[in-house]
Amino acid sequence: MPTIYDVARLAKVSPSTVSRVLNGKLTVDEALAKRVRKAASDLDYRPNALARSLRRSQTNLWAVLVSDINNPFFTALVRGVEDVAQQAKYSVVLCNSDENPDKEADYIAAILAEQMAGVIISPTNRSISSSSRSAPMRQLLAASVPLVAIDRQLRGATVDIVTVDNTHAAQLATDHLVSEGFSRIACITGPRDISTAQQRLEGYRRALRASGRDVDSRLIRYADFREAGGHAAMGDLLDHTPRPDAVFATNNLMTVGALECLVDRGVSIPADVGVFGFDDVPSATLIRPPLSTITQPTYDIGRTAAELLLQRIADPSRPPSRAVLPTELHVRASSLKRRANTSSRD
Amino acid sequence: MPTIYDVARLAKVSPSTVSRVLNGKLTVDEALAKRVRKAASDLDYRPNALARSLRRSQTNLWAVLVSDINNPFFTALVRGVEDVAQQAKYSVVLCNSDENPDKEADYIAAILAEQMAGVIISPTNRSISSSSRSAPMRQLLAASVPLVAIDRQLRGATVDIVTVDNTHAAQLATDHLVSEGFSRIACITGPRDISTAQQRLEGYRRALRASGRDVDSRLIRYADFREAGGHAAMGDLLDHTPRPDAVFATNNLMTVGALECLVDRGVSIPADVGVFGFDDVPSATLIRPPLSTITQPTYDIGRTAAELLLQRIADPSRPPSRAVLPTELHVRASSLKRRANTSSRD
DNA sequence: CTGTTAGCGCATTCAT
DNA sequence: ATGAATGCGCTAACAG
Repeated sequence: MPTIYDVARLAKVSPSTVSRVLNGKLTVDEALAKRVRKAASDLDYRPNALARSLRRSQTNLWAVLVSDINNPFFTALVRGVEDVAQQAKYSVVLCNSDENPDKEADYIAAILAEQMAGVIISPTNRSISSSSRSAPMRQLLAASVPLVAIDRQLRGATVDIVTVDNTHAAQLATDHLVSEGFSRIACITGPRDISTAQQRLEGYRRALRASGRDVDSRLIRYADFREAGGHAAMGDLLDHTPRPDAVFATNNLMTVGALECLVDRGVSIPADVGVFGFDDVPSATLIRPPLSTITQPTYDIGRTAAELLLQRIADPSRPPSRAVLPTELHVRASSLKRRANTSSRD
Repeated sequence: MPTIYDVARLAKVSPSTVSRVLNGKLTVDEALAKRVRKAASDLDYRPNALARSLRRSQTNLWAVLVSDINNPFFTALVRGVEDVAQQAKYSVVLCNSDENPDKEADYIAAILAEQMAGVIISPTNRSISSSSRSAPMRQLLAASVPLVAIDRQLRGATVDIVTVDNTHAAQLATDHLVSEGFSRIACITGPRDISTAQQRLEGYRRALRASGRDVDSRLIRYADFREAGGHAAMGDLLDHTPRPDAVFATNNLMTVGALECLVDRGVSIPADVGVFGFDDVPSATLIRPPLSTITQPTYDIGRTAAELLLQRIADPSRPPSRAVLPTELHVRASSLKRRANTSSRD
């Protein structure tokens, strides 16, 4: 691989001049600049990002560290991030913590070691409360690496964040189930330590209380935000008293799992059990009955996170901001008790 | 951030000794080694990967560069790669070329600039034939960065590759449609320049020929391996003569698109049009009728690719090898003409 | 406007 | 077995 010195020699200038030209400094005579560009092109020169980064102590890589790479919600985000990043000359790489704090810690260590320029993260949220002094998340914050949280709160730190109004959205969905006349509405939510799971559960609770009902804890299950977890939780609900006549699942994968369980057991939707899901579900339009869902603006979440990251990089001292994006409620047949026979779609 | 010098000073040894200890050289006195480890821990020292990589001209990052991050086939792969990588102390980052040669080129440039230790790629295949002398793919090969292709052939170069027997699998699927008595079997395949699309189409052709039929090019569509493409292709097929009574779609997303089109138009499956898909389809078990598919061992594809990469890194001169993994044929109701009324599932 | 010099943090010679 | 010196490729002071 040719270096800046090879280019300099060929162009008969000094290495610094080459560096200036290649970094777009305007202070170089056009004749020299042209020679440098020609030489670089002739040698097929590519800057060594490692050397540059070591010198500047900063790369042009962003990491998007998500908690489940197999969840389309997270991969859909990435497009939005990429579009903004590309404009600003950053490359974005995706890392998968798999809801596993150890894997998350490993990736954060790598992000730190590689001096990446910014991080967009949906945290597992056990990292920061870890007692280990060298907890990588702690270091990430200490090193003030530009950081934006998505989807969930980062516990123990105030950072830029982009989410939706989970409580409100969940409340609307549950309101709908209530107004449809379902009386034993269950909720399958995510891990207790994840804000998203808490807030969506809280919305469910509020809706029930607002309608003058008790919240029956026997109708609540904490699962893992995955398909298998949703499946198991649904099975467990069906096996116990009171038997739910509707279920609100707080993410896409658990919704799919719950649906599979219902189908496996021959439970009719929505006649026996109404279903409302959170997030878009893959191949949603092919599922019968059509599924009622709350959807999030995934692309915009990615875009917004990237824009916040850019602002944070530009001004590290600016106060952390929170972007709350709108959700959409899509009522379809799976939650329509009273009109269960019409096969409405939107 | 503390450096190796800070650790050295605290441990009252030389920087080289610190380096040796931290890199597990056995030639250091245990007493000194202990002091060094204590000092490093006390200072919360983390090696600067940039400096190390610059020195060794090599990082411990692998890139997985896929052509569509929203295709679960590719994200499912990543798990397999990660598991192998972690064992070998590599971190893996995922990049998305989006079937766009320009984006692919940008990422390859970044991979080169960051001196990543290895690459697993599903190439867009326009990069290498690009006329530009500085085509990054060309450089990637020239720089002999350890490289493994997945899913598709890398045109113009012989590299390690892991795939399935696409031709054979497609032939089996089409054979099945033939034996079910479908007579106007269409094929929706991917871009012409992608080997996977070519091979799956070839398998379709062979099956038709083997059954003594002509291959009617009016029943073939080249789409983009995406949902929208599959949808459009299906619509186009339905709008022209001869009207197909079955369709074989050569990947998961196009299968979903085709199904959506059929549902939109009220075409009954499989009574009016039988459907056979390639790859697992998201939420497949919820789709009615159950979908016949050929499935690939995604996790193993990832694992195998990672293992080949490891071997390539260990011995750059070893001849390129090709791993061909087995597919599975799952016949379900969507392709059963003769028994269209039974709602069999497996 | 351009060239010379120095140093980012580390691993690796080479001495001892 | 350990330490001193060197340079990976680049950018940024500083001179000129």
